Parts: sequence; structure tokens; C-alpha cells
Amino acid sequence: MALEHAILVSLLEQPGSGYELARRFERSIGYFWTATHQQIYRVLKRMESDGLLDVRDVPQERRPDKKEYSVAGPGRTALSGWLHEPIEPESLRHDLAVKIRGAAFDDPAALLDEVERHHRVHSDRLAHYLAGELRDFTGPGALGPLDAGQELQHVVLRGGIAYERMTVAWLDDVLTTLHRLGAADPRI
Amino acid sequence: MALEHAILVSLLEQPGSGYELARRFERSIGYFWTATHQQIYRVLKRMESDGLLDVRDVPQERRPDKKEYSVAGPGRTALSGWLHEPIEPESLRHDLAVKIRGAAFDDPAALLDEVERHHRVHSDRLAHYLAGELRDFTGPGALGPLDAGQELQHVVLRGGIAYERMTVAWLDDVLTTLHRLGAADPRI
DNA sequence: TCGTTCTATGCAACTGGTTGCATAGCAAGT
DNA sequence: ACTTGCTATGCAACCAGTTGCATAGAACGA
Repeated sequence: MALEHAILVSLLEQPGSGYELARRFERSIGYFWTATHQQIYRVLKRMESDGLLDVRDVPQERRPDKKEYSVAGPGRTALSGWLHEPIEPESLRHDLAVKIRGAAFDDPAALLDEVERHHRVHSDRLAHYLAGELRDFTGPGALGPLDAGQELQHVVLRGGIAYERMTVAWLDDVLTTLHRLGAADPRI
Repeated sequence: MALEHAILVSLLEQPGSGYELARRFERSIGYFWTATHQQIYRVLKRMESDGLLDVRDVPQERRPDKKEYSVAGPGRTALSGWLHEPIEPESLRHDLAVKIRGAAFDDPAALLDEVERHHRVHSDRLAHYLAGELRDFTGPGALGPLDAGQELQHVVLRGGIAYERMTVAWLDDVLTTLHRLGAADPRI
């Protein structure tokens, strides 16, 4: 279960509450792992009772109190153990590809709107990643010489950028193909 | 649940048994959707009892009998309905990226073997996809003018190729980064 | 004849993750 | 006063998918 490990990494980078983790999973960590707040709260509770995490009640002004989690010794050990285990290279699960092949048995042109919508989402993500890279790594106000952790964060971000760039280019290809099929189809 | 829809598409392209579907999910369809045989058998059974599929007992010589499934009318309707519904652009779940960020809290160089292994797997997949493209679409013995279904299969395959190419290039980047960090680290 | 491999199907138990709902403090606007 | 919105946490029910195991016919080689 990689969610545990993603949480360990995130809490090592910066301790925080379940709520804060959920927001990180919509941002940086979430670029390559997603989780809902319910799932996060449940896993945090289990990890704490397994001794992987420490909790601390933090009273706050102007907002409800929170529980701040941080990684305990056994949590670090567990992460280290996982890092040394091999994992399976993951396989894609790409709904849109299923749809595109399915369109052969329906009207291909009906997919145009859907593909354009996905194109916009991925273009936006790409722009967002590039802005983050500029801010943190390559821009004028960016960090100076990077430590290992920052280098690794950057190479992961470059992976996200490469993925979104590739996806946008492929969706262009899909759109061209759909238009070509539509032009050849007198129904359109 | 996209497994149902992936099965509908696959059975429309070619009727077959659960066993045959499981093998297709290791090949063409499996490039962008995976499923185990247990999951496939269970879903087939449900889809059949829901009236989406027809079954036919096929006695075979030299091997056990099989049940051949094909798409029934309501199955086609269900697929068509799904094709016209919008779906969420999917987000990545990339264990290796979690590991790479986690390596900052362990020994980055220890990841080299793992990353190289993933690199080999993705290079192999790329070669496999390219061979399939040459055989079916771009080579001398390939199909002549393509119909819409074949065009769509090709554009999905091009997506797989683009994904694997991008991944291999990114893993090169990761390896370079890990080597750089290792060289700067007196432990190595 | 015995083990292995391939085709072919399936059950049971479990895990991970989603969805829907609920609660509560506090701030800011209308 | 009322609503909206953000922070913050959680339960319960459900669903999808994995893992481990089991069965069985047939081919094939040692």
C-alpha cells in the first residue's frame, strides 16, 4: 500500500495534520498520488496505532484545533524497508483510451468535446507545473544550490511536466485523427 | 466502472471467452487497462446476468470447453451511453515517484538498481509496441487503407508509444540525477 | 507414470479506495 | 439573524480489485 509510504514521505518533508495532508495531495504529492481526506484520516489513525506516527494536539486561534502528525522511528524504518524492496512497474489505466477504441462502435465525432475538455485540463496542469518549476527551481528568485531532497523533488516534477507535455501532444494527435475520420464521414 | 466498458469494447472487436479476454488484457487492451482473470470472470458473470452479454457454450477438441461471450443489444446501448458521458481526466498513481522523493531520507544511490529495472521494462514495452505498429500499421505488410476502427486503434497505440518513450527519457533523467547526487556524496 | 504446462473456470477472504453523510468552530458578508 | 465558506475530523456502506486457493481436461516430455 503506497498511500502509507506517500504519507510517510510527505510527513518527513513536513509534519502536518490530516487536513493539511489532504491539501498536499491536491498539490505537490498529488501530482503522482491521489487520496481523499477520508482515506487519509483512516490511514493516519491506523499508522498512529501501529506506532509509525506520533500525534500532537495543536490548539489554534481563529480556527479549530488540529492533530499534527509526525513520523516516529518505526515509521522511518518502515519507509526505508519499502525503499529497498522492488516494486512492479505500473501499468496504465486510461479510461479515455477505452472510449477512443469504443468510438469505433458509435459516432467518433461525438468524442470531440470530451477530448477537447481533457486537452484543456492537461494544458492547465502543464502550465501549473511549469509555473511551479519556475518559482522553485529555474526562475530568478528560485533556491540557490539544491540539496539532495530538492534535486529529487525537481526530477519528479520534471516527470510530471514530461507526462503532461506528452499527453497534450497525444490529445492533439487524437483530435486530428477524429477530425480526419469526421471529414471522411458524410454524417458530419 | 470502466472494466465493464473495456470488456464491451473488446468483445465488440471480437467475441471470446473469459480466458481469451484475460489474455487480451495482457496484450492490446491491457496497454491501457489491466485486469486479472478472476476479476474478468466475475464481471462477465454479472454482465451476463444483467443482460449486457450473450453466452454460448463452445465444445472444443484437444482442450476444455469454453463459454464464448458476445455483446447483446443492451450492452451496446450501455456502451453508447457511457461514451456520451464525460469522464474525469485521470490522475497518476506513480509509486516510483514516491520512492524517488522518499530517497531523500535514505540513500539515493540505493535506488539505482530499481530505476534501471524500470527502465528496462519500459524500453521493452516500447520495443514491443513499435513492433506491433510496424506489423499492423506502418510496415510493408501492414493493412491497406484503414477503417475508422483501425485508425482509432492506431491512435491509441501511438499514445502507448508516446507514453513509453516519455517514461524511458524521464528515467534517463532520473538516473543522471541519482548519479550526480551519488558523485557528490562521499558515501559512494 | 509422473511432473509440468497450457487451456479454462471459479470461490472466499481480504484490502484499498470511493461516496454519502454528519458534525463543529470560526470568519465574513448580506 | 442567516447564509456561505473555510478549517478540521470522522463514520458507515459500498464497490472494485487483489491474493490465495481449488478444480479439471488435455498435451508433452522425462
